[in-house]
Amino acid sequence: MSFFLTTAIDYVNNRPHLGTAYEKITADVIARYKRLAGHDTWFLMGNDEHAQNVFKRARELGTDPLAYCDEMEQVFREVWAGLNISFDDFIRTTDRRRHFPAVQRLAQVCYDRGDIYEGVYEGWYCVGCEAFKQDKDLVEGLCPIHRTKPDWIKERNWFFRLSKYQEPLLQHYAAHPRFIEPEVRRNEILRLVESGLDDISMSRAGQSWGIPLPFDSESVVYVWFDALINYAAAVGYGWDEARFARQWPADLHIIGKDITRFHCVIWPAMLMSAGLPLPARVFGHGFVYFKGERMSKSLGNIVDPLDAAKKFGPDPLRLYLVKEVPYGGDGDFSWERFEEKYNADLANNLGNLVNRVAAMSERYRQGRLAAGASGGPLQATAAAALDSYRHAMEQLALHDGAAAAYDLINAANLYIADTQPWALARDPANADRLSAVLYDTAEAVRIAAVLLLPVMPASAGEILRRMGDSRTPGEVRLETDGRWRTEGSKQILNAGALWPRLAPAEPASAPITASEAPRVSEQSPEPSTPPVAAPPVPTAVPADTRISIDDFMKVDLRVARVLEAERVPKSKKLVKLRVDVGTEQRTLVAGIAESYEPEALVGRTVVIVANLKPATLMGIESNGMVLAASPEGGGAILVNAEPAVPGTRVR
RNA sequence: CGCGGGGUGGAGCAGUCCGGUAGCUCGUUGGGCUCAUAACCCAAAGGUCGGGGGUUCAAAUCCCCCCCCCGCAACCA
Repeated sequence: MSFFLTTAIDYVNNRPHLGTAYEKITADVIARYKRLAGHDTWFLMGNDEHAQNVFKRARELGTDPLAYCDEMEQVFREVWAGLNISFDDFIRTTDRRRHFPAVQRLAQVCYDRGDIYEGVYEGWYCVGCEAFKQDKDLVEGLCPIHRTKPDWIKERNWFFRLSKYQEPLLQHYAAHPRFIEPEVRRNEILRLVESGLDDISMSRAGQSWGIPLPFDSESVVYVWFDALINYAAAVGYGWDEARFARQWPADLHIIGKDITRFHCVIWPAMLMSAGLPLPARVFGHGFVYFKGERMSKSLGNIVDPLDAAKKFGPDPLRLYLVKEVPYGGDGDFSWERFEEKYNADLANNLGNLVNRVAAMSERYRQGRLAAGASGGPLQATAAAALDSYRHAMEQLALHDGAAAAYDLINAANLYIADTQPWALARDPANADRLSAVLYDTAEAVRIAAVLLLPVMPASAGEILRRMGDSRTPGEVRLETDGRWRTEGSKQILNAGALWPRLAPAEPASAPITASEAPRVSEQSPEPSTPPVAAPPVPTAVPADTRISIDDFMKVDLRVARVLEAERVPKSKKLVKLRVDVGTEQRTLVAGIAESYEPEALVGRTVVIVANLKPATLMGIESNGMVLAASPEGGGAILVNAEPAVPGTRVR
């Protein structure tokens, strides 16, 4: 039985962060589980490269877009290798051998079916913004940002007849209840589709970065349409029909919850249009937050997954993400929490268990253990753990799967406490009993390791080795190796701590940082990570945009005193201010509500731009702008003009 | 009423769909054990399950109202 799963392909604007890694890790766990369960598994990942951003970034760097993508591919592969992601194939949307023909083929087929038609997109286009503007975006008919009149332009565009597939999609959802998971996502999509679907533009005119439409060489395929097709492209669509017939449809698309719409509505509609079978299942996982906050560049809280992998090897991170986050929901990461779980789950629990079993086996039996007829209570526990593990993993409840393995681990620790092998060892009359206890415990540990292979491939493999199984993890099969062995013998290896316990956190002021010296546990394969050629993000070097003193003098900066301040209802950042500018009072709106309480603003002396054209924000007319330092992602800091008198010119 | 997620012992969470002793991990306290990485095992303390109302023999769970937090969208003139 074969199993074909995919992850979303990634934008190559930045190197992957923890959230991206989360998706690949969980997908990898599923892939490894499927292999363990004996499925012929094909695990696909890749990069999404035809975004305009990529083109722009490459130009900023003064490099060729394709060369830039090549570099980024290496960056991504580096990270995936460091996390031990076992993908079988990696596709790029700039792949001319596989992806181009697939996209062109699919576009052509949809076109031939009459599902792609030419339309004209008309609208206000601001050259400065390089974007279309809605009427509601305009202030007095001008672009609010550039204060220029946008052009009314018509762009020829190709549309995909998505609306036609509303009914077929709903029927498909009804016929395949598990098509969208988890249930929250399914409900969202159902509501969305029930409320009606609009046709969508699937081409861009006048661009070179992209795949040309087969029926209009002037246009390229819009990046989202292009990207989705990677799944089919990778397995032969458009370039190896025999292979495609063999491998398609995909059994599972693993994606982030933000792109369920594309995968559950648009992609299936495209496939229906092309007369192709639909994937069996789409799973929208949640996000991993950092201490409750969204990871973002501007907040500066991006966690590089390799930082964790460099310190401890990839497995502790993998276990954390799988076991601590119910799959499908959102999760949270912090270094404190991560180290806490490392100590609890790995050092104290599993690692220590392996150690005590190995130490006793060595001391009392020279490491040689033979199977007894009955496995005692642990045998039943192991069987139960295997059952619930299987059930959980088939449901993609990865966290429950990990928990099942830990049930067995806990039971083994408890069993040792109950049977007290060290006491049995004191009396030769108990020799048989001692042998049985040791064997049973080792056998429980072995089975737990089998269950953990998908989550912690390297570590679980090492535990198997210590428990006397010298095969490579790839040879292990759940069906046979997950079962209790009632015959044979094993040679246990006592080889020291797998995961040395971490010292309690240093007194407050020393947070663990990425730059701290690596503390790699000895068995972890050190993912040697040379400084990859991660293209640095250059803060655009300003060309010579200097202005003359006359230009500057056009700006009328004045000292003003805040008389009243109140929050603009329903807004997050806006404060409505009444200010005294010497000669008059006026109302203006400032985007500083996140940094200043309105009450704290009253009485302050600030600097404003006094001769700015009025603008309407959330229904309030603003006559001027308050000057404030605006750090990236941080709170605004008002420019203080104390003790100047309101009305004073600033220059 | 913009969309969505959430509020459960000190911390982090499960349980909510399919009402019926409130569970897990960490932490705290006391005890046990000594094979083991100051690990392991046992016990205890600690909760008006955000608030109010309703349905019910019975509500964390179902219904209604309200409050608070977090994402997204809009607003940084």
